[in-house]
Amino acid sequence: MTTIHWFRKGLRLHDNPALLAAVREGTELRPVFVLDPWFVKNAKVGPNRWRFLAQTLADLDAGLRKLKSRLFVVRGSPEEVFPKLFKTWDVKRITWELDTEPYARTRDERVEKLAKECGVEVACRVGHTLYRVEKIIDANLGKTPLTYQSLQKLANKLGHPPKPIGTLTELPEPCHLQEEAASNASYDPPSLKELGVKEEKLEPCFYPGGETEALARLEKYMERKSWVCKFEKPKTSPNSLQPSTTVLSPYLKFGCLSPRTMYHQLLQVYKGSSHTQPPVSLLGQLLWREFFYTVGATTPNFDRMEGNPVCRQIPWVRDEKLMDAWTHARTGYPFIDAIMTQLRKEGWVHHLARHAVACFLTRGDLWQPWEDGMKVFEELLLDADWSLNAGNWMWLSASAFFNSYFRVYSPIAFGKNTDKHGDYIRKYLPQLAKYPESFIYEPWKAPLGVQRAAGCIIGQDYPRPIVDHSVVMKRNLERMGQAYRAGKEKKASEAKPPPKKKMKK
DNA sequence: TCTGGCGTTGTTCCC
DNA sequence: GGGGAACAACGCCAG
Repeated sequence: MTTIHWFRKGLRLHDNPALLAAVREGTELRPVFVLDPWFVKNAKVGPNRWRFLAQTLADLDAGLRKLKSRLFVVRGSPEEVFPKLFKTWDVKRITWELDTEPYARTRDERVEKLAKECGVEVACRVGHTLYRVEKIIDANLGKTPLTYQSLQKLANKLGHPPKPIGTLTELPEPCHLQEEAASNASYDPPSLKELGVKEEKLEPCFYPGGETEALARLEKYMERKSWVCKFEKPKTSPNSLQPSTTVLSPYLKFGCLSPRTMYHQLLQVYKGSSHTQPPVSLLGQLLWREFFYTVGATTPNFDRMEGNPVCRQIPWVRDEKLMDAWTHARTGYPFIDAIMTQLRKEGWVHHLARHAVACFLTRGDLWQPWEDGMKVFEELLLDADWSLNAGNWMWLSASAFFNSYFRVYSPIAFGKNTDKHGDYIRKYLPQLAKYPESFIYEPWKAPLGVQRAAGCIIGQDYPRPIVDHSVVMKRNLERMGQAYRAGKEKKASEAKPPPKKKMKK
């Protein structure tokens, strides 16, 4: 008799309630990850994230082997794979961690149905969010909280999230695998080649995937107690040469790190010391994640403008050339292009850098739909997380959550706050490295002599700006104003439906 | 029903 | 360089 634990996110051995639920005396355990070749071929996932996944699966397999088990990476779609596994392995039970994304929910419903047809019991546990989403909604009387403050209040009402359960350090004897299953190479974690990644084209790896790395990274930051206690997100730099924040986001996205583990470690560090508070504190960052997960889980069409009840309808105008220039770091604004270059190379950029490029693409300058920008992030970010990505793009495009659309990030001035000399630009756009400080953010203003001396002619070696920020920003502010007014009118007309005849009291 | 305060992270100009 | 006001003025929410 066998139990399968199906890994999807939650790729870890620590604080993994669903995995623990699969471990039982007298039952064999088969830890499974399903790799769908169709998805590998067709999904828009950049090489950096494939590499991260490959490293994560290898680490998970190694961790399980220390427990005399292994990871079974099974090739196929879940619907194809499981009915076969249920039969050949004599499976009586399957466990997985609850996933709140619509795509995953549909998938899980289908697999649950198949399991029932095969007489296999299904057990789900919450491990990816601090709270079970339904608990938050219930505490809010059935409504989705739409502001951070309301989420925070609800979290306070619920109390601290459950403490993490420990790390799985040993498995009962019957869970140990037989030699034959352990050595079957057809279930080995995928190579980069299998994932369609051309190794020779990969950039250096700064953020290796896996639980081991995640816990080491967490520990490294938690040791810096004073830094943790003083952490204020808005005061960290978007353009430092080394990340000014923890870069734990990719590990949280894949579940290499449990948010509850991080939460309770933060409480330990805070204990007895004065410390910053949400929303700006490190713990506050986990609540932001929780906020977007909650809204994303309960809002229809959350990753689209149309049919999305929380998203303002704005008449963006698609322009392939503008979109392409932004995507491939050719806008002619060095701060923007440097960020897009770092994103493509390293798979991570600072949150405020994301703000700058997202604002630039949408309401600030290029007037492109936020959905298109979201898709580029989805491809390139190691931490691309469905709810957070969509939520933040709506935020930055002033489509939802954030409404002060007149606060526009300047592609010239914003970066100077934390990097006057432009070292960040020089690092990621080396063609501009020799520009004097006075022109590094606006190289097109440099006299030709200066351009020649710097060895980079604008319009030839680096593009001219594709738009004039001060001009398009003013036009876009007007467009935003119009869209807001139109939205308000529509709301008002919906609030006052065609007068039903009512008797006055 | 109305109002004032507030919202994780704006810019520019002036003193 | 630090601080404050103007810019033009949003939606949410508590009272």
